[in-house]
Amino acid sequence: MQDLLFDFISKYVSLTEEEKNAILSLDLFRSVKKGTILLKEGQKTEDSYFVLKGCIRVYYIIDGEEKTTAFYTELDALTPHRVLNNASSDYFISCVEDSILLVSNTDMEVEMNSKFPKFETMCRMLSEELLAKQQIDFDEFKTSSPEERYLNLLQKRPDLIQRVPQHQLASYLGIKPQSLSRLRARILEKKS
Amino acid sequence: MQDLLFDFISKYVSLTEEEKNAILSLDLFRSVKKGTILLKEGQKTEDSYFVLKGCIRVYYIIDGEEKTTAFYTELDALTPHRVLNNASSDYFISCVEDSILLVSNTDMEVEMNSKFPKFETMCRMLSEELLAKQQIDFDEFKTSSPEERYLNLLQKRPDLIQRVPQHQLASYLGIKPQSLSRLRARILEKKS
DNA sequence: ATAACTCGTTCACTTAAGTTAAGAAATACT
DNA sequence: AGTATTTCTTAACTTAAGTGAACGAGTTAT
Repeated sequence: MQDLLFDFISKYVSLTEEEKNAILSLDLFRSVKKGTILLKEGQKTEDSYFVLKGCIRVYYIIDGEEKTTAFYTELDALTPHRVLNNASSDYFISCVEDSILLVSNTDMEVEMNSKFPKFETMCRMLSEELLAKQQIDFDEFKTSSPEERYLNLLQKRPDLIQRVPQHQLASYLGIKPQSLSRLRARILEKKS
Repeated sequence: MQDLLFDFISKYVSLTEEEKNAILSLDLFRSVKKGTILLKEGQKTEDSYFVLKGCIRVYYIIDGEEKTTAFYTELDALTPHRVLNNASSDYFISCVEDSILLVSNTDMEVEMNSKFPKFETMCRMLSEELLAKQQIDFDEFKTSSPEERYLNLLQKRPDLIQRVPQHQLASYLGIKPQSLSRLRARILEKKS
C-alpha cells in the first residue's frame, strides 16, 4: 500500500529514504467503511484525501435532492474547496466502498512545504496537473450532451458505471436517474 | 499597469524591490488587438496568460461550430491545458477586446521557480486557488439548469453579458444562441 | 451607396430531459 | 424467512432545448 503512494510521488519528485520515513511517520493511512461520511455539510475540514483503494464521492443536497458532482477512485486526489465567502454552497464527502485513504490536513502540508522544498514542488506540479485535467473535463462537459457524456464516461471510466449506483451516476452526468435509464435504453436500441 | 500585477502578487507573497525588478526585466507585458488569435488549434504553446485589461476566450471548433468554454477578464489567469496524450481535444484562444496581457512561458517559470522559492510558493497557492474555484464553478454548472446558469452569471459576472457576443455566451452556458434568446424572453415574461 | 455578412431574435416543429407515478428487482433489516 | 427499503426501470405527460428557416438591424467590404 505504501508502495502505491511512493510510486505515485516518484512521478513528480524523487525522495530519499529519510524523506520517505518522514512521510510515513506522519501516520496518514486510514481505512474507511462504505457509507462513512467524511465531511458533512457545514463542517469546515481542511483535510485532503488521496485514494489508495476504493471510491469516495462528493455531493450536495439541493432542495432535498442529492447531487453528486465527483467520484474519486484509485490514485485520485481530492483537495477540498475551502469555500471562501459563500457559505451556501456546502457539500458532503462520503465513502462509496470500503476504502483505504491517505488523509492530510493543511497544517501538515504547511509544515512539510516549509521543511522540504521538494514537497512544495510536488504540490505545485500536482495542482497544476489537476487543474489542467479538470479544465479538460469541464470543457468536455460543456460541449457535449448527456448522451455523449455517458458514452464518454463508458470509454474513460468504465469501472465507475459498475461500481457506483445509477442515481449517483445520473446527477454526475447532470441529469435525473429516469433520464439515464431512458438514455441507456435508447443507446441499446440504436445498436440493434 | 505594473501596480495591478504587484498588488495581485502581494496577495500571495511579498516581494523585495529586487524581485520586482527581476520580474519586470522579463518584459512580459503585451498589448493585443481585438480578434487576435493567441493560440490556434493544433499549436503547442506553453504560454500562460494573465489578463491585466480586456478579455480573452477559449473555444473549440466541433463539427464546424465554435464552442466557447471560458472567458478570462481582469486579473484572471489562464494556464494552458497542455493536453497530454489526446490530440483531438485542441482549442483556440482569442482576444474578445483590445487587451493588455502578461505572457509567460514554461521555461521562464521553471527558471523562476528554481531561482526564487517564493515564486514557486506563489504558483502553488495560485493553482490551488484556481483549482478550488474551478471545482466550485464545475459543481454549480452540473447542478443547475441553463436558466439557473444564466441567472447565476447575471449575478456573478454581469459585465460579461454586456461585453461578449450572445452566441459566445450561449455555448459558455452549454446551449444554442436561439435557446439563450428564448430563455431571456422567458425570464422577462416571468418578471412582469 | 450597395451588397455581403454577422448577429440577435422569433417561429414552427422535433427531440430529449423533467416530472409524477407505478411496479419489479435487489439489498438491507430483524 | 419475511418485511422494509432502496434502486432501477418503464410509461404518460409536461417542459425546455435542438433544429431549420426567416427576418431585421448593424457592420464590413467594395
